[in-house]
Amino acid sequence: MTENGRIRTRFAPSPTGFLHIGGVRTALFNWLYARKNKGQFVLRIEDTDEVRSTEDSVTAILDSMRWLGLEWDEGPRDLASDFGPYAPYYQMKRLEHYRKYSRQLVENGAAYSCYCTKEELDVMRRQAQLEKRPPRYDGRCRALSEAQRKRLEAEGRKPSLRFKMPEEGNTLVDDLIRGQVSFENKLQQDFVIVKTSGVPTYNFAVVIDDHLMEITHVIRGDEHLSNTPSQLQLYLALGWKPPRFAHLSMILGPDGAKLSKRHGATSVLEYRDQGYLAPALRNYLALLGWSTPDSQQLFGGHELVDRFDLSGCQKSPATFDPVKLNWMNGEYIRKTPLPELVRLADPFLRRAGIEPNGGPSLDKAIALEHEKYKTLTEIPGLIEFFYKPVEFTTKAKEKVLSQPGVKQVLLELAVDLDQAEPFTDKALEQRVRQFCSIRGLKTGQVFHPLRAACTGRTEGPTLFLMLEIMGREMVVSRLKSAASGLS
RNA sequence: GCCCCCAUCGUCUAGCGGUUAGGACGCCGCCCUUUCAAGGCGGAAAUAGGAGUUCGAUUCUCCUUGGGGGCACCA
Repeated sequence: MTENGRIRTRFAPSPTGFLHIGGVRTALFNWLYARKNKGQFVLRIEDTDEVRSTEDSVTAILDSMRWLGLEWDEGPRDLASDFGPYAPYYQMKRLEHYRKYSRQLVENGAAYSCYCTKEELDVMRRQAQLEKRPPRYDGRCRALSEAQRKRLEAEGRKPSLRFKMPEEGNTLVDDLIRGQVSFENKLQQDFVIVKTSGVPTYNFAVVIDDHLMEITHVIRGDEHLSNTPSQLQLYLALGWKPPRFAHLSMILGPDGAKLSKRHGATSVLEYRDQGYLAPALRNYLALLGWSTPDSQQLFGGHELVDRFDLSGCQKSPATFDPVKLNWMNGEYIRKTPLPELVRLADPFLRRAGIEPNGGPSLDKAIALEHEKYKTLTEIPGLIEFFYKPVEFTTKAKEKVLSQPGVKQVLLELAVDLDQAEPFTDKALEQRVRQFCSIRGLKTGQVFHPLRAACTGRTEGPTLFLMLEIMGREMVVSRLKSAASGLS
């Protein structure tokens, strides 16, 4: 906790690609924990990877976070500006801070210059692996004399800075999810804290920033657990109190490996574009590695925030299940009020080339099958027959329309329904049922051809309401046109 | 190779020494119904293996096996 007792969490992505499902799940848990505890949620961009960081990635991260509704209390506003008392929130704009503390560590003797080049280190590492030794840096530059340093620099070598790990003892990570995890110091290596370029490495920058930004709880992926002892030693050397740590289990793909690009859609924005609702994705992701004692599945409104607790976090990794996500998204769509659903569907309808000109209003059409959509992308396909010329499916043609007597039924129906007054759900049903009984036909013998003729399909919305929405003119003309195609 | 983590239905999970091992997705059956959904009801489906500790282990300990993560001048 900070001095005023506030809980502060952060999400600190590196902009080296789009924000993926695993990353955003971490963001979500930090956001939930902060909101639950009336704390603050900070967004910080860790762009110290000079070769892989891109502005497009930053934009994608900000867009993803905003779309998902994970609003941050401090952090970047856009590519050029930040807001919040600890600005800037882009690490590359914070180099002076890192410089200050790296200098301090060198002066204390806790860090030292290393003149080994990347190539030399690669050779050492390969050699070590060949000899089946652990691939650690051997600390050869630790005890360089002033003269040796001078000579290496005269060769044109630029030093990196390494942190001196203690050679004995253990570092204990006290994790909110995993409990106490112990690491042997002698197995750790003198890791680089500042690169030759003067840019800090992740392990260094993250410690400086989490401290300066008064982060109280570091909630992050499991893959960082083994970095934690290094970071803890840094806190110790700097004389700082470390934050609490909570390492979340990872998200796996269907094949059991860490979720990655090769598992299909992994970018948050892809889910948006595939018609998933932000609250549904949030709900699903929350359940990946977290649960309540009663295994509640659906969390409406603020329930997710209210019920969230780190103690409900799972230690074992979870497999991402797109099928369950689809179910949940359907649940959320069903609960979405119609006007909002129509608004959400808009870009998907445009993309599918559906315009409500001539046909019924979109909200009536969309409402008709409201309980059927699992994703927004399914909407156009389920209502397009209102707005586009009828295309008969094979099943409609073979199983329904080609049955004997259907042509006659359709023709008579066209005449009969043209007289229907009023042209509404109930009246139409009554009329068609009467039509059947007069002719001694079973309802199915009429209902099915009627649907097939008007929509081209064998399945669809409830029949008579659909006819009402379609309107007399379109219904009659489609009946005639379907009949004319039959012999 | 070394270090660390993990282990309940196919999947997400509840359980925190004594339960008919519960829920959810998916699957199967029935009902509703003009169809497809939605909804209702019901069903099949799990404690990785082996030693302990205990009157009693899904639960505690150890080992085995399996899975995952890490061992960069990437984060």
